[in-house]
Amino acid sequence: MNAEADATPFPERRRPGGRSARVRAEVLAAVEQELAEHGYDGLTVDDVARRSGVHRTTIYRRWKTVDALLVALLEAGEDDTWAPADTGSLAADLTALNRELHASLAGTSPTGAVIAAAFRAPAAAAALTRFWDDRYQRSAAVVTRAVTRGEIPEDTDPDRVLMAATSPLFHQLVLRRQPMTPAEADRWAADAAAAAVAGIYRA
Amino acid sequence: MNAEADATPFPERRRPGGRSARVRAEVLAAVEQELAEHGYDGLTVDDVARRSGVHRTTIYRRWKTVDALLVALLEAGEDDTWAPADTGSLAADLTALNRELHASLAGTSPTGAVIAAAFRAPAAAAALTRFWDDRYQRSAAVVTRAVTRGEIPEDTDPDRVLMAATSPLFHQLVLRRQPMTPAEADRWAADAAAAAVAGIYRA
DNA sequence: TCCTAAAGGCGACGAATGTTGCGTTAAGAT
DNA sequence: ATCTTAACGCAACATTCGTCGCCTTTAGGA
Repeated sequence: MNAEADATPFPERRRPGGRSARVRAEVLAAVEQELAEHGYDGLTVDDVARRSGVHRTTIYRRWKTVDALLVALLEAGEDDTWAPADTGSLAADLTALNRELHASLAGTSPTGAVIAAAFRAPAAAAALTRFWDDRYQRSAAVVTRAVTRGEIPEDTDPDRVLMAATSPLFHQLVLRRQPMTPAEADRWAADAAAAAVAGIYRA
Repeated sequence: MNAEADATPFPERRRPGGRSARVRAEVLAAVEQELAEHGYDGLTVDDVARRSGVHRTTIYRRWKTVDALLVALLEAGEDDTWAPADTGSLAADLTALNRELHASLAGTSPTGAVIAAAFRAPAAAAALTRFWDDRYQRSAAVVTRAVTRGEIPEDTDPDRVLMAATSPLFHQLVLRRQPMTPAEADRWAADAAAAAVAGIYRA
């Protein structure tokens, strides 16, 4: 989540210039830090204002709610160039996906805190959902490549393969909030690949 | 979630009697109704007090927070006699599990509202986690029965089978908040059973 | 350079949310 | 029947949260 570099300037021709952009960056950086330190429960507009040096009123006017702050932070961190790794085998591709996901969900990094918080704020949850949808769509390439290579049946359903590999990670790390070793994440990738090879996810 | 019948009386020998128990039942019932009507965001102590006829101060003193109200509601609804269906085949057993889970997670019933709310309140989330842990432990019988019948390999890992069947439901219905048809839930059960038969979840 | 208006800063206000002290009610014991 | 005290009701108070009116700053154009 790179809050300093704002990839999306203002669409309207208002005042994209110096102060507004600086205020925006400082506020989002403060949100990220507050989130990492105190979690979602300790995230208050007052604290963000104090840390960023921006007045409360300004934050309320520009973002309205704490939710919206999270949405902005999520959108600022989006990466339009992301693509799944291409290793040459379905199992290895899925393993790479799961390791990346595991690092995001299990880590105590700011990213992890943002993700954890987003599940508790309706608007932020919607933004995060769009993010995951995009990732899944891009990741479908992993399955179609495996089909092209002849690794798995032609009528394999990409969504089910990806879901089989990744949903246990979400379930255990996000919902049940229990730890998971990288080895376990790898195993879910391996299981999904093996099941796909066995033709279990055929349409 | 049956809030009227309180299965857990006070452990200390204080005053388990008439008024306290009645107050508790009325408050929990009010929480359940408020939750079903306005959702978690609209759940406020004041409204619960008005609906239940119990004074705000009393609620604050006995439960402290809105979170604790949810925890109490969850604990009041626990069913110690629950057991997974025993149909005679792994696929059918898993299907029964997934249908029950689907009804709980997808339904607009009070139960569904309580579950949805619990994911946004830390303490309630912990209580709900304990609930699911218990369910998974009981459900492992489904897999061990299949082993006994010779349906699947002896060294099949029950947890992985159950996780494969159920985690896609949580992922889609709770995290991504997207709809799922009962047929899709059935298919995840079928996929997990097929993979188990294929020996994919061997230790 | 000067002008305009959008954006930010400031303090005060109002509403909602919790807290506290004290009087009242009633459960359970004698 | 009477007594004791835990639990509840009540009202006033404190705090936090979000909003509003007004003034100041500054980006961007003439």
